[in-house]
Amino acid sequence: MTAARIKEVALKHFAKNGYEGASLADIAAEVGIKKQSIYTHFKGKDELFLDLLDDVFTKELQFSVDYLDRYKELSLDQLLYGFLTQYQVCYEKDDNAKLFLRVSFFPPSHLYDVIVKEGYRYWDTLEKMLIPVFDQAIAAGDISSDISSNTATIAFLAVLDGMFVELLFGGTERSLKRIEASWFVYWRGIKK
Amino acid sequence: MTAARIKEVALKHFAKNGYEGASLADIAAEVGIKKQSIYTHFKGKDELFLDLLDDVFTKELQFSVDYLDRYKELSLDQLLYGFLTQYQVCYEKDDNAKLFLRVSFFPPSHLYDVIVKEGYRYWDTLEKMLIPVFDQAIAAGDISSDISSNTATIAFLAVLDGMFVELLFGGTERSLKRIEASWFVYWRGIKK
DNA sequence: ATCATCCTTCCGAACGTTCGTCAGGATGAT
DNA sequence: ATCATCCTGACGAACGTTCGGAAGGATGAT
Repeated sequence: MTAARIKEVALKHFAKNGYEGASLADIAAEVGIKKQSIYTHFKGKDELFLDLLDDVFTKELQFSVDYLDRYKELSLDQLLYGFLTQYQVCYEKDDNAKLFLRVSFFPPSHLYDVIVKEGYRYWDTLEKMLIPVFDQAIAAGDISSDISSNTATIAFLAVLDGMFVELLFGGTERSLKRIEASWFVYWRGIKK
Repeated sequence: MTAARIKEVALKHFAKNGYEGASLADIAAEVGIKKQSIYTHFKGKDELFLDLLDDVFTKELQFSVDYLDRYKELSLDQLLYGFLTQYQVCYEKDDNAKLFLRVSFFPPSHLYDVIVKEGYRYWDTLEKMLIPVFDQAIAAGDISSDISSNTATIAFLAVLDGMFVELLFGGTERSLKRIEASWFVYWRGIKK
């Protein structure tokens, strides 16, 4: 299917150069067709981009849902630390995550509303999934009574973002150091 | 001075739309001149952009240097927490910080090398300034012996990045909540 | 088996617009 | 007279987009 191939290449280009920086001609060239042929499969640049974006957000959310579901019987520290490292391994230099972040932070102006809405959906879902995890840990007496599930969740998402940033900016080795340090301090900060 | 006015407007446009998304015509229009007149003051788009970028990085670094110097006699927790909140207040919706982050994470391809080098300069300087602060606190017995100054610094910069991200993405009220939660956990994580 | 028909896919050519850029001239202050 | 500044005008290149048609496969009737 050519449409799938176009999206595959477009993901790469949008991730690397952003919406404005990516050109249909370049994308088509890498696919091996002319740019006009893209219009056989998509109404235009916007539709290609938004279609792609839907996949990106879905995949990104699916990763978290799957992980938290698969390892829900682990202890809290193993679950959370594993979450960080899994994300780091999976999305190292991954175009999906790169476009996800790029678009979340710096959406193209004329698509701002659509994108921000999808972004909030992602973070809110993630937050709603994490809070019960912490509630359970609090009930089990694993984390300090000074810490609410809300505080623990928000701070954890901040750790996650910090990892993302270093993953994008500094690369693998720097982000590994950051995960190590952040997690060490974070866990020491919430544990009993 | 028109050159200054051009840079002022250009900062806004580059921050909002990125390098590729910002057009000289739009910038000139807002300044109140024709786009060709920009060439009286700058050799081209790249020179304007890089000239601007130098200011941005310098200003960004200067803020940190100034703050840490001015409040160096504060206790560690007051110093660090103040650093976070000061940054948040100063750079809320600030185009300087927005462009700083945008360009650091997603530099235009053809200027990648120049920008990444400046980025590392910033983070390394900040790191080098923070480590002695933590060393001093360790010597004074303010933070746990389980925590090295290196770990504390890296984790703190992660907290800072997490704040940046939420500031850009979620706005003021969300970033305030995040600062509160992150700081609470962070400080509990490193203190004696 | 042949033929007409339809649909999908792709491309050549061109559209109008915007991009960054360059040359040359008008204006006004020093 | 010189200089800086901003202008008009125009440039080639790239952008996203549209249209008409060529190729090929599948379908169904004859």
